[in-house]
Amino acid sequence: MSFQKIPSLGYALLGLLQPKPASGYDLRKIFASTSMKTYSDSPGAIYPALRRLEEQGLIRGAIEEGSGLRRRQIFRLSPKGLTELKHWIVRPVSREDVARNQAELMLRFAFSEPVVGAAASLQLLKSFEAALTPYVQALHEEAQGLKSAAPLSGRLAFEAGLRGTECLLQWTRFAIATYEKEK
Amino acid sequence: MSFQKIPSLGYALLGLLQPKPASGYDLRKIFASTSMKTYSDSPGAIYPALRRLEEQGLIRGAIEEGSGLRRRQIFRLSPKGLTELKHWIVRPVSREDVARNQAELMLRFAFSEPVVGAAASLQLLKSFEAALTPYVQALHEEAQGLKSAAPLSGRLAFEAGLRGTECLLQWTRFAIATYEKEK
DNA sequence: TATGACATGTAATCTGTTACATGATTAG
DNA sequence: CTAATCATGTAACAGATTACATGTCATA
Repeated sequence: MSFQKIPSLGYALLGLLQPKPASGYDLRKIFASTSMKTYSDSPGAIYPALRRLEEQGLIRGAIEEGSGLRRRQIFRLSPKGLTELKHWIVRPVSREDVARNQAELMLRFAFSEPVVGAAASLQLLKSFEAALTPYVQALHEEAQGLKSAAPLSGRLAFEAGLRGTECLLQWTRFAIATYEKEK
Repeated sequence: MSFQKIPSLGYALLGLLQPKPASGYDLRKIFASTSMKTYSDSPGAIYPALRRLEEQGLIRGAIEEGSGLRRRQIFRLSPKGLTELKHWIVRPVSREDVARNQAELMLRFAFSEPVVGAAASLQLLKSFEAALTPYVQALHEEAQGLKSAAPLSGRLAFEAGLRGTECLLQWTRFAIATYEKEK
């Protein structure tokens, strides 16, 4: 099943449509106004992405009737789309993801609770921690090798990356503690 | 001049070639092995990008003679390329950049010192601080509006973004202090 | 009646991903 | 002799950006 590759934007759309159906325009406004600014709010990205999701049967659009406004197509998640969203969220967390796709990992977690439940959200956090811990270690070691060779601005930039990752690890532990207190 | 738009990868290549000429393969290894993993090490990205830069006159390739190895093309930055790199580094820091292109900003800073000098590196850090301060403020306000409406995982994910940005601001201040101590 | 917000879309172009292809040299 | 590493590339395809095009409705 589902050999289709869905880009990050596609999952962002599925995740946003899960709690509440919305039109393309609604979704654009979310990307434009909230802090999901990493995604493009351009119509040339969103409308074609919605059409692709519809072709794959993951969402369904219905033209809104009644109101005098211009036709407005409201998209809602299909059962198949919900399944796909679940699979994406609980996908194993690779070391690659932690190094390259932190934003996507965070998006998976953000959507997780209503879709897969609090227990699975906690599991996801624990796999973040498991992947981040050795990664921070590796960055520390890389920093040793870099010492004094590179210009100061280069070393500081590396330090920024390291601090950011350590910060993320701390957040992960905080989030785990928060979820464990809930129970 | 220079109406050409150069993607992030192009600048990464220019920045790496500035201190030391290198072949496409050398550059791929840098992307694959060091923590510049945000960039692709795939030949299908790097070789065409190098060719484009060469067509724009920003780098020049020369086939290595002598050694018995297969031909190896060594690229070096041209004067025009150095100018372009300088312009990119000292470009004004917009609020957009801080929200969307943090990685690119950090790359600009990483390359800055040898290219535009320590004083300009410090200036760049100060414009990071100037842009980040109101952005952190805005995120805090957005967090208020979000409170208790969204699921816990969503709120925690937002918190991760906020913490990350605060962490970056702290680093910026630390880096400014480091540069000011140097003088 | 003119402006701006609502609402949707398309076309050209560029870039990156993936997968494949080639060939030389070195180590076992 | 064979595998691995060095080294460079191409071709098909998918997706994003940019810019443009279109049309409705409310309000000033």
